[in-house]
Amino acid sequence: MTPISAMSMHIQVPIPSPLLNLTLTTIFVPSENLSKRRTHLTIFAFSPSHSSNKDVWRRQNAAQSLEETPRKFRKRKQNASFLDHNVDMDELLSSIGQTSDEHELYALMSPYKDRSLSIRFMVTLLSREPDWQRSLALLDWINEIALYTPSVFAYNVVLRNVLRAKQWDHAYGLFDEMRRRAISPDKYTYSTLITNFGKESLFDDALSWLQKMEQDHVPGDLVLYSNLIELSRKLCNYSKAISIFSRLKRSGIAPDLVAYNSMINVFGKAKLFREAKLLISEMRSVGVVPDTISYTTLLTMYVENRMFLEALSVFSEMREVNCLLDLTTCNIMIDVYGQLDMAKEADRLFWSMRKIGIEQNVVSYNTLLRVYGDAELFGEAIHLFRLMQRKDIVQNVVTYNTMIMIYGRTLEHEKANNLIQEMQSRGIEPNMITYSTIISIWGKAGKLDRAAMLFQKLRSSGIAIDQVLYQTMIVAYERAGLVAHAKRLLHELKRPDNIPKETAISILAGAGRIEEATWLFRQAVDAGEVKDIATYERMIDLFSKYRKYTNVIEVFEKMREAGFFPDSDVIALVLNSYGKLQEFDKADVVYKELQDEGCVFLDEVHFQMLSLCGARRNFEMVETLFQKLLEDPNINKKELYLVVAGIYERANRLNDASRIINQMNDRGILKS
DNA sequence: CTAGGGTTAG
Repeated sequence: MTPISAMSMHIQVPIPSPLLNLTLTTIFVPSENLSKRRTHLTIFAFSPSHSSNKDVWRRQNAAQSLEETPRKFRKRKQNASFLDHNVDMDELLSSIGQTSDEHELYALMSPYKDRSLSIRFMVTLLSREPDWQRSLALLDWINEIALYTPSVFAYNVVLRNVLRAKQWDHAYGLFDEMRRRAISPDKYTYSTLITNFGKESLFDDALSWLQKMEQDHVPGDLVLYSNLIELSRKLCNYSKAISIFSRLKRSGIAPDLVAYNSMINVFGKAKLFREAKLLISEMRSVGVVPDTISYTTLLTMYVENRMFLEALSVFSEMREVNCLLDLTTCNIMIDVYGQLDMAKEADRLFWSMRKIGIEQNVVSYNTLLRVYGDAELFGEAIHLFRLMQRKDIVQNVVTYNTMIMIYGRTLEHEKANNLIQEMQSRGIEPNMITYSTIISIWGKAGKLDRAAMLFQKLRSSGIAIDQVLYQTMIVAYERAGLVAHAKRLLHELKRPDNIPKETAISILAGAGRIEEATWLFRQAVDAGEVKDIATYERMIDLFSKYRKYTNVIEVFEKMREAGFFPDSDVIALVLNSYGKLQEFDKADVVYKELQDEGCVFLDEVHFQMLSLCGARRNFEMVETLFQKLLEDPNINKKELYLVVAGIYERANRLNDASRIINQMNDRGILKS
C-alpha cells in the first residue's frame, strides 16, 4: 500500500528561511476569515442562560459586534417561517429565557397549548435554546402537547445541550427515550455522543456508543471517521488514527479541512514530522486551503518537540501565504520566542497584539509570565501578575502555578505558600501540578517534613495521585538522602491505594523495578484495568531495556488484543525482540500486517526490518525491501543507502556494499 | 437547523 504522504511526492515543499527579525507591522495580515465568519453567525442573540456555554456567548458577542446585525435581524423577524399562528418566536424565546425552573416554563408555555404549533416552529424553538434544562423541558412539553413525535433532530439538539453540560445520565436517558419512541438515532446522534464522551476522557462510554452505532448499521461518513480519529488521538493511539485515515482515503472519501487538521496533529504526536508537513502540501494539491488551525497545529508539533527554528519557519510561511494570525498563533509564538531565549521578541509580540486587533487572553498572560520567569525577569513577572488583577484578566490555576514556580526559582517559598492561600481564597482550587510544584519547592528549601505532610494529606484525601506528584515526593526524599523513605514509597506502590494501578506500574517501570512492575501489570491486565496505551509502551520499554524479549512480545500481544496499535518506538522494539528470539517470520508478518492496516512508521522501523533480513542472511529479502523503500518518497534516501551498505558490510559482502555506495553516488544522493 | 480540528503550568 502507498503511504499517505507518498501521494504528494511531486509537490515541492517550500523551505522557509528562519525568521529572526520580526516587526509587528509585518505580522498582521488583514484576513478574509473575518467576513467569512459573519455568514456563519446566528443572528439572534440569546439571553444569557445560567449554564451558558462558550457557543452561546460567542454568538451573543458576535451578534453585538456586527454592524449589519440589526438589519438582518429585522429581515429574519419578518420571515414567515418564524411566525406560527401569531406566535412570535423571538418574543417567546426571550420570555422563556427569563424562566428559572421547569414549572415557570410550563406556566409560560401553557397559553400556547391550544395553538397546534407546527413541527417546524417547535423544532426551531428547540434548536435555538442552548440551556440544557430548558431544552429538556421544551422537549417534554412538545411530547406532552404535540400531535407528533419530536424528530431525531429535536432529540439531537437536546442531547447536544445535555452533553455540553456533562449531564451523562440525562444523555443515556434521552437515548433510551428515543429507543422507546422508535426514533432511530442517526449519525448526528452518535457523533454527538461519541465526541462528547471522548472529550471528557470517558473512552469506555465513547467506544460503547461506537459499538451501538455499528449495531444500528449507521454508515460511517467523513465526520464519523474524523470522530474516530479524534478518539484514537485522545487515547494516544496515533498509529490507529493513521490507520483510520488511510482506510478513509482508500474508501474514496476525500478528507476536508477539519480532517486534515486533525491528521496534522496526529502525525505530529506520532513524531512523523515530515508526514505532517507534507499534509500541508497535499491539502493545497487537492484544493483544501490550509488555514490558521492547520499552521498552528504544525507550530505546536515543532514546539512540543523543541524544534523552535522549524516553528519560526512555519510562522514565516504563514505570513508568506497570507494566513490569518490569530490569538492562538500569537500565544504559541510568544512561547516560541521565549523558548529561543528571545524574551524581548516575546514581550514585543505580546504588547503589540492589541494594536493588530487581537486582545490578549489568560493564556497569553500565562505564557508571558513563564517567559519572564525563564528569562529571570522576576520583577516583570510579578508586575505582570498584579497587572492582570488590576485589569480584571481572569486568572486561573495555570497563572498561579506559574507564579508559584517563579517564587520557587527565587527561593521565596513563603511567598509561594501565600499564593496557594490566595488562590484558594479566590476560589481557584490547587491541582496536582500546584502540589508537585510546592512539594518540590519545599524539598529544595529543606522543609521536607512539610512536603511529606502535604503528600500524606493528599493520599488520605482520596484524590487520585498522579505519576509526577508521586515521583516528586520520591525525588524529594532522595535529594535529602532519605533513601529508605523513597524506597518505602516505591514499595507501597505494589499495593496502590489512592494511586491508579496504571500510574503505579508506570512509576515502578520508570524506577527499573522490573519484578514489581511486571506483577502489577499482569494483575491489571487480568482485571481489564489497562486502558492507557502508555502503560503497554512503558512495559515494552522496560522489558526491552532488560533484554527480556519474550516479555516484550507478551506485552505486545496483549496490547494488540486490546485493540491498540503500536507506534514507531514500540514496533522497533518488537521487531528487535523477534530478531533476538530468531522469530524472523513473525517479525515479517507484524511489519507487513501493520502497514497493510495503513500505519505509517518512522524510517528507523524500516531500517530495522532491513537489518533483520540481513541478520538472517536473507539478501534476497534485503534487496526486495530496499527496492520498495527506494520508491517510497518519504524515506530518507541517503540513510537508506548507508543502512543497506552497512548490512552488506557486516555480512562481509563487500562487493555488494560498494555496489550500493556507487549507486548512491551515481544518483547524486551525497551531493543533495 | 443538529456531529469533527489549534495555544499556557509540575
